Amino acid sequence: MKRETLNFFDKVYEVAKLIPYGRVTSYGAIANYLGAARSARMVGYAMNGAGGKDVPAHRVVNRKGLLTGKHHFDGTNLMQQLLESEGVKVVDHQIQDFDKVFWNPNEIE
DNA sequence: TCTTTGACCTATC
DNA sequence: GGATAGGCCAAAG
Repeated sequence: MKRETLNFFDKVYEVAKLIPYGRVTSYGAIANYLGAARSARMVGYAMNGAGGKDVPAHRVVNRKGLLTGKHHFDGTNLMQQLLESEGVKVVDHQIQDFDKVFWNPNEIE
């Protein structure tokens, strides 16, 4: 640990924290922003350590808008309720109007 | 140091 | 158009 590798995780955490309220993003988008478009899996993997951090992992979903990582949260519909609480419509662990609530990290400038 | 796994994505059948 | 298989990169064991 304690290497530049943490930079990757840290970047993921930063981007995840930069996600505005009522807005969601995808692992691939973050990976692409980090320059590791093919490492989208690592983005989600990084979220493994985001559990104890203030990283809103519930705002990060896969490209289909499906809450695949909800299984890693509380183990129930906690992730879904969090999104709904932010105004994001979620049905059956799937985000509705994903194209509207989708937030691209590249738009931050 | 090598191997396995992993909250994915893309291409192909 | 839907389902299956493979690949990519990085971290943990």
